[in-house]
Amino acid sequence: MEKLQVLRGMVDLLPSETILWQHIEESANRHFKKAGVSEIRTPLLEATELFSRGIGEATDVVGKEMYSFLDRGNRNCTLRPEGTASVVRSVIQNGLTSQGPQKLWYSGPMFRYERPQAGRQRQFHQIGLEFIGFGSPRSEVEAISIAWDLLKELGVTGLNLEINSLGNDEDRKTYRKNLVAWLEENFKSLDSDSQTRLKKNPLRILDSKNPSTKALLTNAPNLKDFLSKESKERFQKVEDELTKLSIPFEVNPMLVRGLDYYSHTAFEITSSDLGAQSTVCGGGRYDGLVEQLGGPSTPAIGWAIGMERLILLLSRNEPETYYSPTYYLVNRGEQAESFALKVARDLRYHNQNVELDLSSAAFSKQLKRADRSGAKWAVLIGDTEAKEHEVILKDLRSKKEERSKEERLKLKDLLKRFS
RNA sequence: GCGGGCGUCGCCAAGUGGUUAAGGCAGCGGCUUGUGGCGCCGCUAUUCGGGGGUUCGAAUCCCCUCGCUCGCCCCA
Repeated sequence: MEKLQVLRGMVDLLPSETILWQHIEESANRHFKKAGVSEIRTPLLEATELFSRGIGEATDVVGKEMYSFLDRGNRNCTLRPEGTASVVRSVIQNGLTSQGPQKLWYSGPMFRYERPQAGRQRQFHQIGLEFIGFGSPRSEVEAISIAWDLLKELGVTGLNLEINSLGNDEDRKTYRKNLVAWLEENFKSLDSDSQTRLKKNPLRILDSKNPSTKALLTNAPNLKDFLSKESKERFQKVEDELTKLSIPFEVNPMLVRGLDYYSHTAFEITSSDLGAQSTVCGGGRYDGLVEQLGGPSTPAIGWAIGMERLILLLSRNEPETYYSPTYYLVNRGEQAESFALKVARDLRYHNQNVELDLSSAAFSKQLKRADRSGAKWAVLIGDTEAKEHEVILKDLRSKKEERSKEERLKLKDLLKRFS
């Protein structure tokens, strides 16, 4: 039989890795609580239409990256490729919009059928924030600062924040017309990828990594010059407030995000330590989405952090930490093994971390394992001790030169230490 | 979807056409029927991702395929 293995682009998280994952999840949880942001959990599976309508039919995500299938009732289903559409759907469906503005966060797996590479998997995880019902530039700054501080708190260094204004729909429409006209004049000088994009999604050409196209674009019409007065003022406000908070940023006029629903402020937090997929956090304003998905006209802003990319950054700085029990129960002999089950449980009732050796191996073997487990104490139990309801407590941290401290005591006396 | 690199034990690896595929780590057993950190001894790949071919002979050469990886694309 062929070896069974995970599907392409999917990964197992092993015990040595889940420690870091839990650490990040706990920090995020605490961080959101401090900022008055509540968690929302939505299903991984949604109607395909939610994403085709929400994200945009023309985007690559919808066009060629979704995991879609017909279920047994012939419904067209899709494993969510991102979180925002689901959250908005849920907010509308459950009438949260009529309960005032919502500050929400979520975390969990997303699915995109892409070729895997560094920082890109088919199942990946995002932690995301959505402010729904908030239209002020201050809400953008608040959203950005929550992301920035979370990453800082986690100890990520070498981050760059880039922001840009995409303006309102009108601004963008006018700009698009002008840009396309200019690009068509310069069609021959574009690389072939950009030539195809010209029809599909011309704004994305601004993001091109092709050096000659990049050079060419320095002369292209600038989105900034097409922003309305209101759009400009709003963006200026964002810049001012970020500056007051001492959050360093850079305005990148070429920053255009790939999902159709973005408007006004868009931003990305990147790290040069990540390779080609350098965005750790990306987001922006999406004022039209709630209405587009059937809700009342509602402004909103959100972002998402890529967990795997964050992990890549963290495992560079942080020493690996493994779970270690406080007590390791060494036990051998019929009565001892039975008694040890009880000792383990009693210690855990007193909130102690206990690993019970289940091997029946020689004492020396078990002690060797106790030592490697990183436990502070070995608790030795043989039949002699079991008969007397006693244990031997041995300090595993004493240095090898000195004789190890060892103490024989009744189980109840050991337990008294914790009450 | 398109390019480049790679694929020998759970992990790290030597081997690049010729009798039994090094070694290290981890694991297991023992030296030590009840006392760790060190040491020593032993065991652990009929097989080199899978399939086909060339050859007297292949882990080593060729073809196909699968997977990993890096980049393009795309995005978190």
